[in-house]
Amino acid sequence: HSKSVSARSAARRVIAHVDLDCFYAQVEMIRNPELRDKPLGVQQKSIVVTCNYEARKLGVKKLMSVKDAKEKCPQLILVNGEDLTPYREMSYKVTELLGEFCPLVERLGFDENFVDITEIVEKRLNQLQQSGCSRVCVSGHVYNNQAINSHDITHIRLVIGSQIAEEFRGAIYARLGLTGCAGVASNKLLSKLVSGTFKPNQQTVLLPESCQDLIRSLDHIQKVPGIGYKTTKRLETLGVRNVCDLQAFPSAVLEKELGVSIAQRIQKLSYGEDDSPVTPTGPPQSFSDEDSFKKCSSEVEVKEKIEELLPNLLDRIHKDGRQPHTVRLTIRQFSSTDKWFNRESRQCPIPPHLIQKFGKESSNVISPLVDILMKLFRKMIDVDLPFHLTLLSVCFSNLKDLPSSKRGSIGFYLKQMSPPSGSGK
DNA sequence: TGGGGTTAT
DNA sequence: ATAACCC
Repeated sequence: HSKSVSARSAARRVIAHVDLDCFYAQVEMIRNPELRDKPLGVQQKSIVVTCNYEARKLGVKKLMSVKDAKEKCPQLILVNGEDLTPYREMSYKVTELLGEFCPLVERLGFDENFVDITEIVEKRLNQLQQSGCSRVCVSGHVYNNQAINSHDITHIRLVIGSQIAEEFRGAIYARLGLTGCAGVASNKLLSKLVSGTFKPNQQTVLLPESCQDLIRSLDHIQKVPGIGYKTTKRLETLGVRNVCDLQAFPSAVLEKELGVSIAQRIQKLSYGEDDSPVTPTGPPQSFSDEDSFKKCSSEVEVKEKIEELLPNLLDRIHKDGRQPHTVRLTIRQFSSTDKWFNRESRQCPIPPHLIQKFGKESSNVISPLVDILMKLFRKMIDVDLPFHLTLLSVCFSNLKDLPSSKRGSIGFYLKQMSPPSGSGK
């Protein structure tokens, strides 16, 4: 069945990218509808991480400092968004909803999902052909306002994709009350780029003839998803500033500078080519909780911070139903220059006798875990010397399903219903 | 400059 | 364990 798709149509895919509008702010407006028509920002520490469109009209931007935001917009209402629980829960509801349409759903952060809708499109195309219907209407915008050629099967498939994307957005709004954008194109890269072209609560389909216009419209290479900060810096050294520069740059030189793998991948990206599959995300690979602060400089404080982080984490793990087999402690040490990026971590296996206790309620797994984490801490920091931390993070990973023989009741039916994390089906 | 996540080396 | 990427 799926064989006929790839054989007949040269494996051309239809990919939808769904991107919720200012996600944290939307969740907060649902939690407290009084905030709905007021300028609202979500604050973490001294940063407004995102804000609603009322606030944006008044000049507030994402990742603005609270100080600047209040100056720009004194009426700005701020809610604290340091506990991600409500966002994480809503985020998984969106992914699960998309999963009802199609099994190939890949999460990107909390507010974006890729969906490979090739098969759904193919099914509808067959239905259309059998019913002898030759008219199909696009939903939403067409990038560049390009005309649709109704004799071009590639156009028709993307147009059907736009209708499916409309249904996605409709379902997300009807069932969860969230608005968002969508982009439809022939691969993940292009679907993501095109989803942002009309911005709140709209959608756009990209036809192949406009691909070069889209990718070349990016004024800087760091706007290409997959080309990050480091690669951009190295490319700038080579005189590569925009997408056209990268397209034209000699492959051999690029490969020597960045390695064959990265060079070939990013040069393909510069042409809008991306053959990476939509990989179903499934349940999370790790659970972590972190806190940043101005200063933490004694062992006692470290222990207190860790004890604050653990209960929330253990609760999430318990609800997930799987057992972690690895624990990791991450720290960030103060450094005046380069505040970003100097993180170190140590990890270790969780002793089997502790793993057993994870599923059970009211068993004291906390104190032995604190002991393990403090040992990891001492592997990084000589506690006899002065130290100055600005972040602590605890991460549980290497999650394994418990054997079905002794699966507790909780994990069982959370998985049937709506796990915040379980792929379930 | 948050509080998360993922994959590659 | 770290480095890179994503939000």
